[in-house]
Amino acid sequence: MPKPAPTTPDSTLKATGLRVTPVRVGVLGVLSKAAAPIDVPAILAKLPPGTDAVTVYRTLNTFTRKKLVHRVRGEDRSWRYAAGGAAAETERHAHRHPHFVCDACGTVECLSGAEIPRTLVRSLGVGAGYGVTYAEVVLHGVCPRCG
Amino acid sequence: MPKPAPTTPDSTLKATGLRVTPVRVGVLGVLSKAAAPIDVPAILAKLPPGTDAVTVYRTLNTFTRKKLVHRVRGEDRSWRYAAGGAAAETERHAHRHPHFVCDACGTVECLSGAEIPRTLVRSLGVGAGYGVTYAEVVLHGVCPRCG
DNA sequence: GGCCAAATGCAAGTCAGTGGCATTTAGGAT
DNA sequence: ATCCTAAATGCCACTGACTTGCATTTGGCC
Repeated sequence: MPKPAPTTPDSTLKATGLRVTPVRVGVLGVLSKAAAPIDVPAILAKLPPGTDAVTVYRTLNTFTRKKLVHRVRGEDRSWRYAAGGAAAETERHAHRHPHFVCDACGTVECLSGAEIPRTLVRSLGVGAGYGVTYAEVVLHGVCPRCG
Repeated sequence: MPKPAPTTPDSTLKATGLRVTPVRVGVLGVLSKAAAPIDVPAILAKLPPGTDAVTVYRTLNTFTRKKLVHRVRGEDRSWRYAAGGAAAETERHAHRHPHFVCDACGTVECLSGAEIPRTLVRSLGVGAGYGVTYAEVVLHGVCPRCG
């Protein structure tokens, strides 16, 4: 039988036409294992000590441009990154999904299961001349841990 | 006949129990005249020269806490403020409304006319234990000027 | 192995926003 | 009208996220 489509950081990078370097492999690995979107300090903490923050910032910018990852903001002023942009493993996962922000502890979660209703943009009645690319939906509230 | 309910910065501040100071009156005035959410540098530019930025930051934090204004983020890393939080002139306007961000020029607009469907949060099927306070909806795209 | 654009690492800079503290002031009490 | 005090201001320095410049290293192709 054919290979079961491993989808390693390595293969993802090659498929996107990016060079395979330690930092890139590391960042992709961290993000694919993370349960929720995390910020740069958190990513850095899971990478080998001594990893340069600037390189990680540049790596994440590259990934975002290439749509290997997507980013969200919580209430604070930093970006949180999560694996799975448009070029994610399964094309089915390639849509924008809603997020949940806990305003108590600041954590952000992807509501990957949910889909933003296609009717939403329509129902808001945006004026003519506006070209809507996508809708961003962030639910604010309190998570079970802070409940 | 009775006074036609002027709703000046002065009256708004008094009604909220805040002291009436030049900076506060100025900030409220600027925001109430602004057509779209603007950031601190833009607010500062419309205030008398020499106005202290720190004071404006603190003023905006106070206003946000008291819900005299609301704030949104565009693609950049700064907050944009707009008049009209929960304690706005008309109570009818007191809901959270969707926003539009032009990813080309960075401007943000309030879609004040539109209402976020009450069914939205429900339809996303948030897990038990999550207490949703409100939903944030931001449409991304290109505005008529950049179209 | 050798080449070279791409990626990295380090220093330094930018920019939004905050904290500390002495001074001023709004506005109720007198 | 004057006094008093907590609240607000102004100024300084600071934090933290992110960027820019540049010299050095390296992935990947020949």
